[in-house]
Amino acid sequence: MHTDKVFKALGDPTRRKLLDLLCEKNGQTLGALCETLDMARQSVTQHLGILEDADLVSTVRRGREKLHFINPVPLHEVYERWVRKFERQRLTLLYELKKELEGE
Amino acid sequence: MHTDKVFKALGDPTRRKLLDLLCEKNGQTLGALCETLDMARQSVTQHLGILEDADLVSTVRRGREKLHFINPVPLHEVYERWVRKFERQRLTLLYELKKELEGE
DNA sequence: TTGATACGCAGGTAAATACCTGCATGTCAA
DNA sequence: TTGACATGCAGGTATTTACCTGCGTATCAA
Repeated sequence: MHTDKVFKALGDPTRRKLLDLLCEKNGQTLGALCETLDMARQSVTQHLGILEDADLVSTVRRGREKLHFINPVPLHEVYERWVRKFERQRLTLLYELKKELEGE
Repeated sequence: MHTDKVFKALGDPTRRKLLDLLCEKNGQTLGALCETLDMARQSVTQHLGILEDADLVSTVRRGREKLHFINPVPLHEVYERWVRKFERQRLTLLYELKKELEGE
């Protein structure tokens, strides 16, 4: 998988906001997404392109419009394959850290 | 919380690798982490600084050494406050996407 | 003290990133 | 067909980022 693309895509506040917007209302057009964002349309296009490239957003053309949909799968996969590894060790690591900070 | 710092920190493969290394063996020194990374020590220092700034890594000095420990809390918080929102809607979103791709 | 070790700090460069403006293309509705 | 609308494409700039080299400081062991 393209873990790197997904993480890089999530590393920008504008793009996380875009995902938030799509979470509230899935299938929005570029224009609709722009209205909230105080940024030139072309910039939003770029951000959406990066999200699409990371498979976090899928698009469908409908006439002259382009609808944007969240694809939650990569996010889930990132969580499953990457975050949970740390989760599993969470309490252990916290214990070690606490010990160390207390001078062992 | 500084969601942005956490995501930005995770947006670099070298830094994710550093977390991986610390996950395998917590409490490593800068020197030990460098050995695996084919990169100048100073570069690794910068990456570790970013991780530390995002609270993903905590450090403890021991003599002339500096030990690095994973702090899994921000990762967990990011998951709780951000990823789960999408998880909750995952099946719904997938259903909508499928419908749309099939021409509704 | 002295040499070796472990790290910190101050820059400097090349590439990536996040914006933008300007113009072109395609689609709808009258 | 024509004007308004929705988006695409080309490129340009300013900032951020990732990497480096060079040198300084602190610690340990002999």
